[in-house]
Amino acid sequence: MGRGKIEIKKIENPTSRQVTYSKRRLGITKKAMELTVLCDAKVSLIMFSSSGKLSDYCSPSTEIKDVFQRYQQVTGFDIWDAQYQRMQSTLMNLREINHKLQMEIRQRKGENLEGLDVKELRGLEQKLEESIKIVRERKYHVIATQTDTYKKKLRSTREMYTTLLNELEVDDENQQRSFIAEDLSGVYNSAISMANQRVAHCL
Amino acid sequence: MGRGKIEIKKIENPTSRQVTYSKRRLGITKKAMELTVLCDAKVSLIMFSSSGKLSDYCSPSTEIKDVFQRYQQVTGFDIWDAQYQRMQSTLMNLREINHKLQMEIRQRKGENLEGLDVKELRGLEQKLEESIKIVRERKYHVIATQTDTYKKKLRSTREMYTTLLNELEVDDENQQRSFIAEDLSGVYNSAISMANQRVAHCL
DNA sequence: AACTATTTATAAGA
DNA sequence: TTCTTATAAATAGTT
Repeated sequence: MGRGKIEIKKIENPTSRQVTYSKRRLGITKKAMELTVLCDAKVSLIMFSSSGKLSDYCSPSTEIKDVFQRYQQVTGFDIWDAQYQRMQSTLMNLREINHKLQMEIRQRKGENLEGLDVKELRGLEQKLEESIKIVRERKYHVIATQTDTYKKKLRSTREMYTTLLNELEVDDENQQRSFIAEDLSGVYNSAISMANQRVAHCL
Repeated sequence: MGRGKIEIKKIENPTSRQVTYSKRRLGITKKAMELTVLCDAKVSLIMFSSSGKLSDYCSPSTEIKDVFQRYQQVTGFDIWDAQYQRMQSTLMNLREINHKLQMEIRQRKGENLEGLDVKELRGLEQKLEESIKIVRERKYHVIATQTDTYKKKLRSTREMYTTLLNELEVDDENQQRSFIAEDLSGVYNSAISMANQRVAHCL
């Protein structure tokens, strides 16, 4: 359909190949549209020129995506098989691991013990005893550290108090200073009582 | 291009629509092939008739799959976006759950206690104490059940033994029977000793 | 991008 | 569906 008949083989001249591509690309796209409208069909047309440029047509109210989905359904061929299966197996794996963790936690909580025999129960008991031992040790360590901190604070408060008392004795003439000293005495006593309470509470 | 000019709108007569679809389907496929050969292009053409029948053409040495891949690369549009993202988020979710479970189990094992203060440590200790209490109760329950079972077995063995002895007394003339009785006596004694050992071991 | 001679596709009919 | 054929449409080569 042109000035002369042409043989259907690759056009070697790149320029005329490109020109022909442009013309025929429009032609085929028009055909696709006509097919869509006339025959109420769904058409997806994707073209890459020899230079790699993409052109596409897809029936209105349809997306290439839908066409692909449907194509896969009909052909039974899953493009993403490999990728999909890899993810799927990762998911399954994680689920399994989570399940095992859940079971372990439940056992450690004392739930779900029905299936265990005496030997297993003793094993679990021992594991829990070990854990509790570690937690207790840690607790005592933290308490000791805290107590140390309180002792240091107390010491420094007492030193401050003593210093101030000395200053007052040496330089006892101002009523206002005496007033401050009484005030500090109160602070010191309440600090000691608080610290004692705290330590008692922890043990 | 035919006996008469036609308007490009849906052909209402289903039969002629189908006929036109057949003809034009071949026509467009031929065009696609020509485009492929003449212009060294990659073409993918997928058509669904109004009745849902699939036809497709794809350039030789190419697969629809490759065209899809490339289409995605060029458009930057992921066909499987929704599906993929759903899986991705499920995966993330599972990983998070996994992490939390790991943390919980580590704490219950007595690992990773650095971040906890005294109050939290006491809480953990109490939880572990509760768990160990439940495990112990369960253990005693199982032991009690087992002991019961052993007692029943022993009782039934003893009854059997007694019955056999009586039979022997009433009917004592056969040396072979006496031999069997001695044998059973041994079985009975060893059963008692095994049961005692087992109970002792469990407590 | 246009033009147009010619080929090709296809609508209608069988 | 397939064949035929008149005619519309597409396009090769040219400008």
